[in-house]
Amino acid sequence: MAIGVGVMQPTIGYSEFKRQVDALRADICREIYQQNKDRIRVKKEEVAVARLAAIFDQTLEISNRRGFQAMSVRDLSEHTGISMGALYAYIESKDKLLEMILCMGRLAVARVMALAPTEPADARALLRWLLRAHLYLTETMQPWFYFSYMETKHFDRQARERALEGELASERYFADCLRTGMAQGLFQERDPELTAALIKPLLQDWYLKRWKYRRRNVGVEAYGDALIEFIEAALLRQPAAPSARPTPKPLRTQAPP
Amino acid sequence: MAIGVGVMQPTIGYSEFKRQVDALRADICREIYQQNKDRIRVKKEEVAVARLAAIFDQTLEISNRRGFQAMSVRDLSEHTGISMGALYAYIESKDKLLEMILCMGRLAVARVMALAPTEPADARALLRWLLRAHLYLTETMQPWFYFSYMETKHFDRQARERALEGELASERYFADCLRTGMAQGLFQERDPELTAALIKPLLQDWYLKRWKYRRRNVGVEAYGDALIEFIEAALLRQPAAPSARPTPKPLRTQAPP
DNA sequence: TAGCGCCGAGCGAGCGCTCGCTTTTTAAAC
DNA sequence: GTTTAAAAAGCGAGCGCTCGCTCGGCGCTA
Repeated sequence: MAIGVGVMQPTIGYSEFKRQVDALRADICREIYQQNKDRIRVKKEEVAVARLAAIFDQTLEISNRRGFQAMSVRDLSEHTGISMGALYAYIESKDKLLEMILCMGRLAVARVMALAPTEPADARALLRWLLRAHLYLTETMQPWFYFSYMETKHFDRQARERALEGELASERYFADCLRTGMAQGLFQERDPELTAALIKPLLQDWYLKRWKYRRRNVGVEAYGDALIEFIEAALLRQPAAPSARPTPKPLRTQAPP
Repeated sequence: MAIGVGVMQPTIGYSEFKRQVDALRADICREIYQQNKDRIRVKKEEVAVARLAAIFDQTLEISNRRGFQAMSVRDLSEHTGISMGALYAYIESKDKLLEMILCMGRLAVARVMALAPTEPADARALLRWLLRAHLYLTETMQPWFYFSYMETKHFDRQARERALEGELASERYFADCLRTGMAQGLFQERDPELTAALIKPLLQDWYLKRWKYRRRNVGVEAYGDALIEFIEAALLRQPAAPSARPTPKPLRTQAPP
């Protein structure tokens, strides 16, 4: 269950982060399969898990281009190469498919957030860890986060409440961190909830409008740098702070095509 | 065409702003009617304009709850009280309805942005005007902006490109303002495009997650205050700046229910 | 040959949209 | 002011189609 190398370092690079999360994903698909074993008619675990993963991937792919409602099960069948009949041996219904996909993402988020530093040295370091962890997680699982954001209104009541709870929970992480920082005299005094509510959309923009940043050749680490600099400038008492990462890079990390 | 009272003041209150934009909306619906006169089978302008407005409102209402695709024309018929047959005397097709609604919003945005101060005293005042104008406009027309954001992926190519162009154009306003401010020595030196790209989601959050702020009793003016304070803290060279509005208010402007 | 997994034509429901008909409005004739 | 016929606007059952989903038969492996 654990990622393997103990508590994640705040200054960890993205590629290392991605490697670890990718390892998690197979486990999570297997867990989903175990959880729904009674609904899935395919008995061989290896085949079932692999096909489930493909179904999830393709669903996210199609839905994020045209919307989940607009995706017909026939579309999904063609894109996965699994016939209509066989598909329904894995998913039971389109609604249940949605549910499984949401569950997959929630499991991943929970796994990663469990790695948060338990004994924070100071609020600033924790804030940086939170920002990078959120950003990197949403980068590795961008299709899921985009999907979860854009399709919320189509969820049933329970799923909608869970999504809402997730949003508020992640704001609470930031609000708590801000309160600590204010108590430590590091951050300016501001309404911590409202300030946390301002930080959230800055993180979400990364997975909602990736095309915008890709077009400008801004990668995830560069975006993280800019974000941390911007937020710390707004929060810190002393404005002139050292750079957010050990080896500061220019804003455009990738060469233009 | 013009709003009537000349150039809008940067420190204008929301209620005054709303009054002016509401006056615009009737004109805009009339313009849409004139534009599509050949497609609309109803001759009496008064009736047609009023019903078109109702159709647009209900479409936004239903779509923002369940999605435009998921809204059936029968739903719309029931909610507007207009029969299926009569409805198609106004809208020609569901796709054309979408097109008319998008056109309505674009016209409104163009009208309001045309009011931007043409001779900006300094970049800071302009920035404040831009922030408040965006915020207040998206507040008065929240359903349209929410719709436009969430349904973009369902648009045809032309409409998608227009939406994208709108997004980039509004970022350009901010980037230009930031460049001016840096040249004036008011703002810290930063990549103006990337910084503008960070400002945009802060404005969008207001119309995308209104429930979050309503639940916390944060009104649009209070959000504007917090936003301006946060952004100026991040941008200005001198951190200790006077308040953003002539009469600063506490963050929670409305009494809890 | 038993059974697991796969297949795709076909089902009822609901979609966007139409069209023959009714109701309401308008305005000229008295 | 009343009558009346043409014009305008409204109506909703029904059309063709696609949707989510099923089910009886098929092939492959053990």
